[in-house]
Amino acid sequence: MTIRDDLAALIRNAAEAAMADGALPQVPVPEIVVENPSRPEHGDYATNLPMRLARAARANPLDIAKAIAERIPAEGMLSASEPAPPGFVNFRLDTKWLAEQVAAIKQSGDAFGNLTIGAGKRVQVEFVSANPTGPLTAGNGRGAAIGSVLASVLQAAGYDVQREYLVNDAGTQTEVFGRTLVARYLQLAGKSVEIPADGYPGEYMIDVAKRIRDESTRERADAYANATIEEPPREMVLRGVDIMVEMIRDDIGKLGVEYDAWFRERSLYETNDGTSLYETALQKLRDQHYLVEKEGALWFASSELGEDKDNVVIRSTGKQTYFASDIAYHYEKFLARKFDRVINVWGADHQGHVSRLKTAVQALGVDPSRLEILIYQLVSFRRGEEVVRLSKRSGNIVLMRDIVDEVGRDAARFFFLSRSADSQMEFDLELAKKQSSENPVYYVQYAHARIAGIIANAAERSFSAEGADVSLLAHPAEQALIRKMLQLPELIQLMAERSEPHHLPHYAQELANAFHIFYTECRVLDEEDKSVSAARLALCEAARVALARALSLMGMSAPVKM
RNA sequence: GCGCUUGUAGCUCAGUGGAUAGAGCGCUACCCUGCGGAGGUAGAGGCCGUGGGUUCGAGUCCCGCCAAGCGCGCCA
Repeated sequence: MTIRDDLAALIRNAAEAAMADGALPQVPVPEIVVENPSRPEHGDYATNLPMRLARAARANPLDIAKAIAERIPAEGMLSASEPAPPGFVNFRLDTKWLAEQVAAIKQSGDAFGNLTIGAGKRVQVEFVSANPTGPLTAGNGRGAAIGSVLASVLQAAGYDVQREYLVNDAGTQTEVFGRTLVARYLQLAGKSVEIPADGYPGEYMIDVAKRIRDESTRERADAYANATIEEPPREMVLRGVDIMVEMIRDDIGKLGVEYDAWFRERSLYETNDGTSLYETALQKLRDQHYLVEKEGALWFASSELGEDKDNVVIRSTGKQTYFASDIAYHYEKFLARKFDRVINVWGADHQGHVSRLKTAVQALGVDPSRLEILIYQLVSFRRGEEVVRLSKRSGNIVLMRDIVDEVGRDAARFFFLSRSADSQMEFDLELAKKQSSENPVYYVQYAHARIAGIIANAAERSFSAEGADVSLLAHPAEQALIRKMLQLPELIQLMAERSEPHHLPHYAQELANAFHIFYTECRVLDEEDKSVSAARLALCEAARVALARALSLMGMSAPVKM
């Protein structure tokens, strides 16, 4: 339970008590909104419930506010609950109670901020899932940051989270990849062949071909040397995809991302007990009469379910489309693995696919609200004035690993994360490279290093937070820092509920700022006053816990020295 | 043309229908006899794209318009 939840319960009880007393007419109580007022004189929390009740209750909002405020005693965590015009009830947290939270935060340690709202429900976050046909591009970095941090946040909120990468190893792009691979292989063998016009011209394909050549037995190498571009050997393609997956794993590992599962699209077509997931899923649609044949192809009749058009599932060539794979894949997610909630993190270029997939999921008998597709707008990159075009075909491609090598993992993550998924972001590599003190990453990490420095210094000089009287922490800067720390659990709740991890970097900056102000205003280690020193040292330890947690949720390091 | 997203300070961006719209960077002026100055304080800088509407109350919700990005394939 967060402070906000506790308050909401108090407010609801008070409103109901007022109705029971006859102080207010009996009307339905809407959902309680507890907000953080922007002005400090309005307290720490406020509710607008009186204004929301005014119409139904046919009463003056301020009178309602009085009736509610009277029934919420200023005790425990609250030092005040007061009505305010035009119809708010403002709440103030108690100084002493706040001070006591320092001990609680310290004790929570790595678990600080953890919630139980997820109730152990199983949620899958699938992100990046770029085709295994080349290295990850800089743009994939945004999906990686959003997906991995969202997963961490959900975990903190009490969900049972699985991070997944879908390896598209069964579609048209894989075929193109296979043809390119054969071409490169044959070139290595001295044959004069061209890589296909629609193939992947990158040099990495030569390395993949070399590696396959070098690790092959003579027998197999001979067979490969006689392969044709039209019919790439299955083993060679599979091995090529494996090598690409390894490379992708390395790339994304540079950003500090690890997955729980790498799901192979191909596995949807493997038969188990005589039938594949793909066949089962399509049969289910067929049974519902959602599959229709026309123009020689098989279509999903999504227009019957409100879509503006139907979509092809099996081409007239007999080959399934990516959409068919995706239907089977989501059948697998919901009906085989039985995730309660599935979140797919996609780039804006996949937007057009959202609606029909949700429709398909619905047709499979799954409540589409269990599938959330988080679209992030594309990132544009520039080096100073020069705009960098991103395309797998152009030579001027920026790779994810280049970004990480240039600006560092922590900065890359922080940058990618700090804008809402809905807004386009501009990443100036020039600026990111030369960043020093203007980089907010350092501001936040510096705060952590500073705290660590004080704590180390304290140990050397025999200061201890042991048995500290935290009730001494009444200075406004101390109280502000504690307030800020206590916002982390509520922020985790917000981010988990709305799938908005971008609040974390902003919060981390605010927390760091609160610490820097405290540091400037309050001397921690003072030989003249050991008891205040002990209390402030305890506060530092709590601040370190909170800051380290925020950083670790973002997948960033919490340096002790800089 | 249709769909999705966006438009907030010079720049990059926050902003759960609430009370006087914020941060960082940049700019101006300050603060070091003390624990890490990669810090702190103060200031300038806003018709929240635009026109309507809903509401006690709109940057936030709805509609139109303008502008930008992405998509609209039997690619993924």
